[in-house]
Amino acid sequence: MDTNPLKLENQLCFPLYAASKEVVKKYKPLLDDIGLTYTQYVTMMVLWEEKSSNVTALGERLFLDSGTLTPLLKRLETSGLVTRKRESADERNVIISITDKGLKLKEKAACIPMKLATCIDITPEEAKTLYKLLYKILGQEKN
Amino acid sequence: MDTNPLKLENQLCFPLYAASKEVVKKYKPLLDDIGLTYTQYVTMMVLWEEKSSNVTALGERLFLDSGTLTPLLKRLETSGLVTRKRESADERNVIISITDKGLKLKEKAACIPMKLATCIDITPEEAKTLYKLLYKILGQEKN
DNA sequence: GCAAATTAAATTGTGTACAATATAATCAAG
DNA sequence: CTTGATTATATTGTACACAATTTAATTTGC
Repeated sequence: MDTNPLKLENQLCFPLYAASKEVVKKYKPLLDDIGLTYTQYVTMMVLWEEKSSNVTALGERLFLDSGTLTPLLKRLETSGLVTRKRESADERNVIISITDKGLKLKEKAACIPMKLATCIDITPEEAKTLYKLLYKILGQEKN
Repeated sequence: MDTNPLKLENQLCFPLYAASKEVVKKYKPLLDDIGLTYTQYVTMMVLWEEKSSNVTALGERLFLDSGTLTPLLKRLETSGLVTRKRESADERNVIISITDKGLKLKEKAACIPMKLATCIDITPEEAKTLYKLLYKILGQEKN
């Protein structure tokens, strides 16, 4: 095998970048049905779990900064899925809370993970190996 | 382990999406030195290898469409790294060719893969496993 | 108690990403 | 040879993504 380090096929980062985009693309038709983008979907996933959070905590969880989250959260607010309110105890914090409509959306989203799994052609063991390696890269070692 | 399929930590796609972004972020300071974005860098990588190509072929290689590539290639043209010219035999094709300046940039980029490898904390075997799994997801089985 | 440092969001600017559409060139069927 | 389909690129519109900066609120040192 060619070992030229500047060849696209010899890069590890490139298939990571490409696979990420390709998988997100597979979500698109499923997410269109519930009116979310992929980034909005993962944001809602945190809120389905946490019910409420401030912007920084959301960003740490999602690896996103306020420049991405602020407009995204405004769009989710416009859709009626979340509310945004300054915390009275510390006015620097904006508390994002899920609404009833947002909670209800979880039911419509329930089928998505399984539907998606069927379009990714890897075995459960491979998925687990991949999962661990990706979290290792993220520096968060999961099991 | 919690098996709720809508929990962020139980998703395979999320660490893929997050790790891709985090690794691209690690490239930033290295690529800033040579004045390229990550997407421009991988595009140049194809051109360092192929010398010239049309937009569609570049897009297939990079998993990008004309909506992304057209403005990106115009910026590379403005930087003097590539030229864009309609093919006379078939005016539908725009031939992207690397310039001398573009070729020269390869020398300055030569150190990047090694520098980057030192910031990703995985073993060579893990990297190989990851590489194969990612190309499996991309549907292109590599060795 | 108050100036300096820190923290949290928002804003600005640049650059992807991609769906959908438009435009133009070429090809194919008859 | 011409109409209809196909192909290649460009354009438009929406939504990230993030660095850098700004604004405002809070905390910390002295």
